[in-house]
Amino acid sequence: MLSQKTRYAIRAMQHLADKYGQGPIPLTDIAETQNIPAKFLTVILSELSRYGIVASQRGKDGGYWLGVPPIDITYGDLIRVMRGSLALVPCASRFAHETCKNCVEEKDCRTRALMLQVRDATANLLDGMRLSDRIDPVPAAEGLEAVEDL
Amino acid sequence: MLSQKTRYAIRAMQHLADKYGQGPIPLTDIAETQNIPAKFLTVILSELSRYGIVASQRGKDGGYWLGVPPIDITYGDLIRVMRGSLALVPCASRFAHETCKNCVEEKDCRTRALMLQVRDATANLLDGMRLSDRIDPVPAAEGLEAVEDL
DNA sequence: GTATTCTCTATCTCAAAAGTTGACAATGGG
DNA sequence: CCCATTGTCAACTTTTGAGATAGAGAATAC
Repeated sequence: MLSQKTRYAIRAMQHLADKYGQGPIPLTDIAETQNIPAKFLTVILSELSRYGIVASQRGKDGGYWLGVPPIDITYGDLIRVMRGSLALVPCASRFAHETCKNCVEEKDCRTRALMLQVRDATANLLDGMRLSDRIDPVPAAEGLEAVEDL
Repeated sequence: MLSQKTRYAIRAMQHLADKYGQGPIPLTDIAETQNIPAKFLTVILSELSRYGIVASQRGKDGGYWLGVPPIDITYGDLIRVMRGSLALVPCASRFAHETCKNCVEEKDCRTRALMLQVRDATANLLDGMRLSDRIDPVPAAEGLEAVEDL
């Protein structure tokens, strides 16, 4: 699962992408329309601006905007920045590899072999989706099937 | 990321799959070879046996074995049982759908639309991989590239 | 009956996630 | 120059859930 912070970051960035080229967007504007605790959002936006994908200006009429055109920011980038990795296990991360604790030898680990495949499939998708993409929300009904017994 | 518990469950099930048809496997056998804290493993195996995918017998020569042939257990099943969902956000789960906290209306949420696609891709992969599959571990070197700057 | 092995509920510990506080710095307008 | 506005940053608190353990109990084999 993505952390709440990562989800906030994604929505904030989508908001900034929607308003790209419209000058600085104040934090409270993002916080209110995106339903994100304002103070917490400052932490998130500061983090993103340290990576250069968000720019900011202080003072009157200040605010935030994308430091990079929306077409150059993929959802894969965003998740990696916030979470460090797209992988489901630390040892299957391409850019933030770590050995898993209490595991078997990595060279013998079948779980890892599987999770590398999952990571690649996920990365293929997310690295092809950009903040500039027009995305049609899916009606809420979809995804509401009954719980399967297994 | 998968929880440690889910990873333990996967390795334990692989272990049982390897020894399928060889009678009850004692917990300590699994715990030792798979490097899983024994007491914690009891919790995991009890949970799995409540779902029927693991069977057990108490007393001398007791132990655990797969309640279902390894070809009938997919990795997707396993992860759903342990974690409830393959999705990256609660609202994108097919079998354990929940609305996300502090989010926008689900029908307007673009993040959800994306994550539904990711869930489907992940499910396609994991539901096609079975405990009976022969899986070749990937040498540890792969996945050790330098960290990208973004 | 005794050693073995699983069962179950309760509990503990601890790190990370989520969120807040408050002092500070830049900017623009009067 | 002063003041309102808006971002910056480090420290801190709170909450949550994961991970792990404890311990009494029940089945089974010998």
